[in-house]
Amino acid sequence: MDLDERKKKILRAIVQDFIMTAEPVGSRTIARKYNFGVSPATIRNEMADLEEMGYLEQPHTSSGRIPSNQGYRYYVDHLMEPASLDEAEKQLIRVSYRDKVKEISEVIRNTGKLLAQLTNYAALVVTPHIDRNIVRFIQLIPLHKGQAIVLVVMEPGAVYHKIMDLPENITACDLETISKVFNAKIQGHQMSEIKLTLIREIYLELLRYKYLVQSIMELIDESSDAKEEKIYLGGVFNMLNQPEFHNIERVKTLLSLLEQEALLRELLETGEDDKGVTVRIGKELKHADMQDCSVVSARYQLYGDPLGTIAVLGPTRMQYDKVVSVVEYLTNNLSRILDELYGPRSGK
Amino acid sequence: MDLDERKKKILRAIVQDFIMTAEPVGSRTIARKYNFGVSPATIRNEMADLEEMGYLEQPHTSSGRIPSNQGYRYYVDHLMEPASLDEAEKQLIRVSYRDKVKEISEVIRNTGKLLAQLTNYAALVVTPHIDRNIVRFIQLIPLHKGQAIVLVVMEPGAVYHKIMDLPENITACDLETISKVFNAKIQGHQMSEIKLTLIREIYLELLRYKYLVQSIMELIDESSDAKEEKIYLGGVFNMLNQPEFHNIERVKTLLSLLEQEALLRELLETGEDDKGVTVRIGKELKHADMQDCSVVSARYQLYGDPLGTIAVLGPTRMQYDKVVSVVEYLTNNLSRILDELYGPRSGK
DNA sequence: GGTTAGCACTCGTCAGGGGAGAGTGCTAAT
DNA sequence: ATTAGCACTCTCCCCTGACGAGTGCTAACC
Repeated sequence: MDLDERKKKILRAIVQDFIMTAEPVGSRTIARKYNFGVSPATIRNEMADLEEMGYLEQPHTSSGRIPSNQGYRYYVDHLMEPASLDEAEKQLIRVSYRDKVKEISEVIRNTGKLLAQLTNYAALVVTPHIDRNIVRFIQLIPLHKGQAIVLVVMEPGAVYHKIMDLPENITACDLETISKVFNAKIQGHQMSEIKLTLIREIYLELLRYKYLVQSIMELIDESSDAKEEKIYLGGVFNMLNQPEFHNIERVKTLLSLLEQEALLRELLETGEDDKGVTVRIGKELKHADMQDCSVVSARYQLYGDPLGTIAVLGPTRMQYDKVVSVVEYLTNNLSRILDELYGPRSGK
Repeated sequence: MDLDERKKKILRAIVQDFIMTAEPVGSRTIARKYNFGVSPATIRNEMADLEEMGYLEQPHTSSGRIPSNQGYRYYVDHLMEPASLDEAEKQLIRVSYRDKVKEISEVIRNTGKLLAQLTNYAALVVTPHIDRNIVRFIQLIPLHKGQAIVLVVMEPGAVYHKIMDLPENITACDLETISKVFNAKIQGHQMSEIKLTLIREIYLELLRYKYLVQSIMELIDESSDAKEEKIYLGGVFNMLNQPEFHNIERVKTLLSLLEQEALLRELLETGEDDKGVTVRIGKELKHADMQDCSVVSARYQLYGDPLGTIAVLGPTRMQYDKVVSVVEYLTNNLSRILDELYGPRSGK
């Protein structure tokens, strides 16, 4: 399992070269470009060894080698040095968070954009499952005769609103009452609890407004649905620049996969809830149509609790060093920003 | 300029066949498939005439003909019969609007989705320029110590919110006051006016809260920016199914074009503000990289006033009969729904 | 024993050539 | 005016052969 120093160097050179050029790498190239002090023949012998050990593959006899899944894995685990972000990139990140508003959806979207932009691959960001979320605040605002806005604020700073119709005989004062009852009952509780027990109590207190209560609960439900769907997915077009996606059929199957919410969630489940950055390569992703893709993901946190995941999806021939650095940096950055925004106030 | 009956029939057959198959159409095919009572040779003569008159083109000597821009134009103007929607499609439309909420952005997005889904091309929907919009309502809602939500409701039913920080010494009561002043001054005025004169008055009345006023104005500004950007663009992937977009380079140039807001707006400017459906074909779009595309667009209205535009973008080889019908149907449908939602209440 | 030069071999790519097929235009007959 | 026949054109596809990149093996070298 362990490789001697020269084999490591050669494997690293092959992986890096293949990542750059997307062409199978030959012994001559390696010997020349990375000037080892040895001849191509020697490299060839080493490459044959590496292939036998499972780190390299040959698309056909007599073409160069390309890294196998195992080769990439070894590279990621032992060989690569994270390529830390340069000052311009850090600057870009700072600037793009600076003027952002306080709402979590904005922050998420912004992070996704940055992720795609900095890596040139596809970016995914998810917020956590709503059931663990807490309702912070509910308010009914009279709008016009016959209409009102329901405003729901969730704990990590998400705001939802909806316009609803009112029965004829409701006054602004009634709305105020309803808001109060709702807040008293709901505030600070998790979504899952609300659905089970609280709703009955509220019904009792607000029998008069049966219809309204129903509507409000609907919005809350919708918020959770909406939120579940809120996977940011961006930078898919970046994939078109990768030579492995130069035929339309491949692109179409990938796109249709990415349209499936469920699959995206699956992609992001790191299994273990590791801290730190997780890299899954090719077959490790299980899904048959993704064998030529890799995912680099990490969880971001709010005051130490894992809140959601950010991830980059690209071809297995991915710039791991760069991507891992970016994901790591953005995760930390995101956690820090969320702490600043919501941490101190969000109780406990 | 006028064509005799047989030429019309032949032109129609060629256009329809080419739209179906994407292959140049030969005289034999026409004679056989569309059983005219005449031989291919006759058709050939007619086709030669049509080519001379500018309705057809030959990719190279001795291949079939394809319609020219002018050919499509004649087809759209004189030959095609609109393919009215079948019951299943109407049903789909009804269902997808039924449970939709009252907010305009939802309605827009829904319409865009439907448009893409029904036509299998790319769909665009724009809302009108914000400057003509009217602020209906503003409210500050205290959220926590130190934070508040600003809620802005625009006239055609769009709602925006933003969380903002408060100075230490502001009370819920202060917020109420500010809301009142804002509403008194702003309600019912157009955005453009607000920016010029009202802001000064408000400043005077609310000197104490200078910082807050600024933040609120910012949100309003942002709303307008956000709204300007709010061009719904969907179904772009449908394009990948069209043979004319089977090479990646073409797709990439198209995508990069569609990323440019300005260009999209230009695409949707119908020049004349016609009622009804406008079709622009190939070169009529002006833009060099869109010579092989067509746009079918129409304005939707709120109580008779044009409010925004919906459009379908596809290859020149587009199913015009179908698309025109869908655009027409959805425009009317959309106008009707908007009237129901906002019409009766929206002043006047 | 590790390293290297040399050499035969394999395989993919690319340009060139030829045949098949589709479609045309023209001419002459109907 | 219509049609059949025919020569012509052009694309597409397949086959071929040359080329180049890269390999594996063997024998020589340090």
